[in-house]
Amino acid sequence: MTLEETLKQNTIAIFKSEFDADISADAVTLNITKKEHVGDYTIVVFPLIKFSKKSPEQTAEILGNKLKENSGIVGSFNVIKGFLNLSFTDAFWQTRLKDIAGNKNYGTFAANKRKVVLEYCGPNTNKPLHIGHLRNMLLGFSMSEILKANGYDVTKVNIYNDRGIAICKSMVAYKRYGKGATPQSTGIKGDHFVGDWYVKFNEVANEEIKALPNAPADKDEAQKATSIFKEAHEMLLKWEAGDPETIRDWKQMNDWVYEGFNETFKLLGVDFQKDYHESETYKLGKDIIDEGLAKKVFYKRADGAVAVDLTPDGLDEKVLLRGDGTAIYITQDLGTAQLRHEEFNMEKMIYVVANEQDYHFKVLKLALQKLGKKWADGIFHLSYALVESPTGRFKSREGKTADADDLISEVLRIAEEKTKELGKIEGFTEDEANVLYKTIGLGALKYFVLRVNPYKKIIFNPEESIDFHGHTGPFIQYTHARIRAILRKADPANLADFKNLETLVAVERELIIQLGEYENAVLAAAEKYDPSEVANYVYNLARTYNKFYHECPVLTAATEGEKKFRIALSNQTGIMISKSMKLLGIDVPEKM
RNA sequence: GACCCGGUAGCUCAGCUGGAUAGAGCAACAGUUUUCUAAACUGUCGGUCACUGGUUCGAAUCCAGUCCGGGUCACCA
Repeated sequence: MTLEETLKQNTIAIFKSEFDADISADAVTLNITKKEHVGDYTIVVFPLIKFSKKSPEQTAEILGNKLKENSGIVGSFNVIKGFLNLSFTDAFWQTRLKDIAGNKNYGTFAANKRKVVLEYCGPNTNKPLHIGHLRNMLLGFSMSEILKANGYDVTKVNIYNDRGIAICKSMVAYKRYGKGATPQSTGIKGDHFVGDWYVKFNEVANEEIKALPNAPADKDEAQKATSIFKEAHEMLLKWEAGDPETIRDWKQMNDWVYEGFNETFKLLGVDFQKDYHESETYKLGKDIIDEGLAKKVFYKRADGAVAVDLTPDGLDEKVLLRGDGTAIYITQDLGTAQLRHEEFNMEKMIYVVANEQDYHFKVLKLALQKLGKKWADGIFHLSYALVESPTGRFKSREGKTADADDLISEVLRIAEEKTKELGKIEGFTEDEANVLYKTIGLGALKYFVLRVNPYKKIIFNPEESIDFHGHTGPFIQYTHARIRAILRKADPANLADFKNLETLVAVERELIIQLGEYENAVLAAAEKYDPSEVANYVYNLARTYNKFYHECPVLTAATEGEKKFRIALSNQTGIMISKSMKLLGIDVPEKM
């Protein structure tokens, strides 16, 4: 039972015995006491006076006395208006630290056998990953770690949009102008190589449009009139017909892209247990359409398209299958969801996809629910807002700042530069130094993205955003390195062993309170699908530790007892920082 | 036009299932190192929580309306 639960249970029991009132745990408002008041935790009694039928002060007074008598952990209390400030005994806090330190699995909840499939990344194979994918991947990976810590059985999957006109555009440009070049021969990373041919396609098409006698004003329409587009379209038809040569070229193109993607995945530390390819799933979903028609949930319109009426749900009529019987985006997503249900029988199906697609996922979930599929209740769209530059949305054609690989190498470069500036790599081998640059650079980048609530847009200024001071990843990493530096000099056998001290310093108590909040952060992050809960938690923990570090000497503490206690406290803080950061997919260094 | 999501300090963000005097970081300014790592710590400066009204003992938080920004309302993905 957590500390909060203990207090709430006690309060419920006291209300029963003292006021003969049945209150729920939700009615008990429990906060950490604001630092300008004396106390550790505060119960707000205003909501409880209707049960006690006494004034706020009287109610708080009675509750405080009884908690002190019964709970065994409340040392003293004070009442200010309707606020009951509880102080726990220093002995209690030290026991609490021992409990936490003694439990290797503290903050990791037992496996609950509940299956989750988490889809993230979802790139197109005709261009490299951009900053949006970066937010997506970091969120997806972190969310998976958080769910695992909550006991879920998580399977991470990726879906590649590997077919359609876009990849054909790259293929045509390559066939026309590539002269047999390869990523190997040019030294260009595979996904960039293919992306460059996509750019080339657009350049050629634009040239053609300029020469067109009466080009349509609409850009897309104009492009369709070009010979290079017609070539790409023909290629798409050949692909769909299964033409061997086209399929072979297409595979080659995609393989180059996957090589490139895999490099980035590896560098970022993200992974997938299963890949889906649209080329294999795009025909799925027809069965569901038939099922919907049979159940009369879907209907065939006069023009032959199959649709579902979602107006009762506040949405619109939505077409699910083209009039010519071919699939669209939603068709295959319906099919893929069904497929995954059959494969995994999961309880939750999480899609990490940008908020542009909020409407799409509402339709997906509703349509499946209307078919009576109970498992569709477990569909959750983890919607996140776009990453924007200070001047607005990043456009792939405006400069290279939005490219994920460029961004990563830039942040690694900065990490190297700053680390050298500070002279922090004395005694490091070259390999160790490179690992450190990576740890710090990626730490800065990942933390920058994950500390923000997913549904809020991120304003990213390439020049200024990635910082290493203050509320940042490196600050937290640095705190860890400091702790490790102390522990290297301490007796490694007894890191968690100490005898209770008479009294604690305020910041020591505060630190133990925060160590005890880890579980809450892990729970909240899963419940809200929000890694920033963990990011903000670990920042506060690191901040408190740095305060402690300045106020309280550890190795040179006044007494041996104090020293042992502070070593244990430092050790546990280091563990919680490391665990928290791991939930964010961020490594912490031993030295920096 | 309808619907969805945002709007909190100069900037980037917490707080939002209602609770005490709205918190951090950056930036600016002033300090702290013969002591375990100064990527740190301490202090100062900085607020009409977009606006108006309502609900209540109490509103940044809930409700209604307005304004601003973004997104969606495709037989594109």
